[in-house]
Amino acid sequence: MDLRHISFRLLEVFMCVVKTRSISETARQLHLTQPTVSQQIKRLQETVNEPLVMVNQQRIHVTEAGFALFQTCQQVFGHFDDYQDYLAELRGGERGRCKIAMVNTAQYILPKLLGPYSNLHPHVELPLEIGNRAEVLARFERGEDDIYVFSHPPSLEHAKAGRFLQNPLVFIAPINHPLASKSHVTLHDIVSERFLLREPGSATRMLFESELQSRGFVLGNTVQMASNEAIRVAVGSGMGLGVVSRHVLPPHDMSFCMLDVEDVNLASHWYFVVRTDRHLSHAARNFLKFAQLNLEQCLDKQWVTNELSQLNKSLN
Amino acid sequence: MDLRHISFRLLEVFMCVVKTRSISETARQLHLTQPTVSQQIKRLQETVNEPLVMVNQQRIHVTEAGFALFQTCQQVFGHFDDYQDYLAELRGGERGRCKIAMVNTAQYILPKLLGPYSNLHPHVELPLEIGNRAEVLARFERGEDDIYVFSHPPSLEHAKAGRFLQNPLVFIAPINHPLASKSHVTLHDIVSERFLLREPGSATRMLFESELQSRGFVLGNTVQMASNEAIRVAVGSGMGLGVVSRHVLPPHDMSFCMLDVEDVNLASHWYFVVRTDRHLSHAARNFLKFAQLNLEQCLDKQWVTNELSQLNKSLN
DNA sequence: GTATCTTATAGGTAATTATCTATGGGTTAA
DNA sequence: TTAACCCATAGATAATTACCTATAAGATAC
Repeated sequence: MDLRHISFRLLEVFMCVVKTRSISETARQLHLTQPTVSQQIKRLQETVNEPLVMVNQQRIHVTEAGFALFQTCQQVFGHFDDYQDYLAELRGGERGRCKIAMVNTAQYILPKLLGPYSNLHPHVELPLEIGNRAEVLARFERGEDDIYVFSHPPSLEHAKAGRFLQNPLVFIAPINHPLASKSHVTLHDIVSERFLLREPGSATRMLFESELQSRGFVLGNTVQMASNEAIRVAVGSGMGLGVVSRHVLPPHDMSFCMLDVEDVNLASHWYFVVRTDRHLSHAARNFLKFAQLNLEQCLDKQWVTNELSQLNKSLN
Repeated sequence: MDLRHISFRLLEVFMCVVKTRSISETARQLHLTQPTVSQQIKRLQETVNEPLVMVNQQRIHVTEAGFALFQTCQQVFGHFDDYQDYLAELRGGERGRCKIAMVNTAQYILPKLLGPYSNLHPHVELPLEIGNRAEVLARFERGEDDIYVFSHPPSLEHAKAGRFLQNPLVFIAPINHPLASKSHVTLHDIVSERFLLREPGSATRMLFESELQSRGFVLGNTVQMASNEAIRVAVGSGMGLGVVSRHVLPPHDMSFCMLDVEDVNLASHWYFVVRTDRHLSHAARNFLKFAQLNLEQCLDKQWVTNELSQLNKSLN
């Protein structure tokens, strides 16, 4: 019995013959002619090399091998039906996976969206990758994830991006720092301080350094820290000043204070980025739609910059 | 997703791609060219209307829909493998059905064959039909069973028959009957007696009546009985004489006695009869082979007439 | 016994499928 | 950088398939 010579159509015809116990009736139901059905059954029997039905008195009698094949068919079609159901859920975004890679800083804000989304769609897998900018960029180049979260989005040759949240950078200082009590602080006042910064290439640092460069300043004394928490704690204990995303600061932490540097506005945005040359999973599309509709509810309204409708439109 | 455009071959190719994670490797393993495989996968994806595999860095990545389809395929092919196993058992005679229709009298002898056969092949269904000659003949005409057991086989136009056992008919009389003690009894002596007989058309009666007719005798007084047991009991209680198959007489029943009618030898044979214009189930073929080999062990050797080898040969 | 139903067979055709070869572009590793 | 390998696409062909119509033979029912 070589399955290669059996088509699903053939099995469908066979099943109908077993159900109706009639070749003519099958022909009528499937909009075929009677000889076609006769011939199909004959061919199936030849392939299986076993009689499946027998004609007795103008009445079709199903043999044992025939009935067993019928049951086999029922199971087989059942599995394909199940698969169809699965596909439907997949397409509806109810199932599947949405792989997100984000830069470190984003881990302070994204969970506020991911939590509600995940509750709404419990069957969607949501593996998260968190790394520094270089790592996430490498993943992006290799197309390893569905959605990437960047502050400064990379070259958009094969990608589309959509802003969804402001990422205000703030200067933080120890609470007992001389500048902390001064009312008018400018960039000039702080460049000579020791700065605690993330590694070169991080969006925050890039933004700050490009601001400095365009204004003709150079930092004198910098210390590289491995994480935003490290910066926060180090600033709190008086090691120097820091520039961090406002989102990484716990609301009621009193171990440091923000400096209002009058002539500097380091504002960037968070972007969802997707590659256009790769297939985007239904779950990922669904997540982006969810984000578009629920940004304001999930995140602090004052920072929301909802430009996801354009992104979503361009993905259809 | 229209299953009509999916062939088992296509799924085979797809499964190999998922297993090997390589289109070229699949081509090598299945003795195809690489473009063939590429194209097949493309077509499958178009039919399913969902990406199933994605190429990333010369490496095949299976999507969720792809993996689910792979699992579906595994189950589907599993069911067909099961079916193959079933067919193998069916063909080996280990499974299936052997429907036997027999005339009443045969039920005294056939179980001696059926019992051992059934013990040897416990998965074979053995539905038995027992009826009078007319009923079994009707079943035979309609081809409702695999094997028919007759004493006088019917017209063999679409059938083959093989003898397997003598069916000696004996005269029985009440133990106190005058003839019981006589040493030389002839047909002439008994025709005037009252005879208890099965219905006209039964093989036993036909044989007896044809013997009478050819010798020019006519029975004077007959009573029709519905079963051999009824005849036996009735004879035992003195209602008259009987003609029955020797096989229906319990060995140690002393409520009647056999008459040795010197000038009459009513001997016929039991036949297995099968139709040649119908498919004979494997189980039935297997049973006939079993019978051929085990007649002597299962039945009283003195009556066995094993002509089943010819029958079995003609069925191959 | 005729009309009507059943299934089987023969013969034909158009569509589909399963392949191939040739070729091109991108990745990896020496 | 080149050689070797990956996959995709285009275009062609031979085989197979899925149907059909016409017809015949056997069963059934009035």
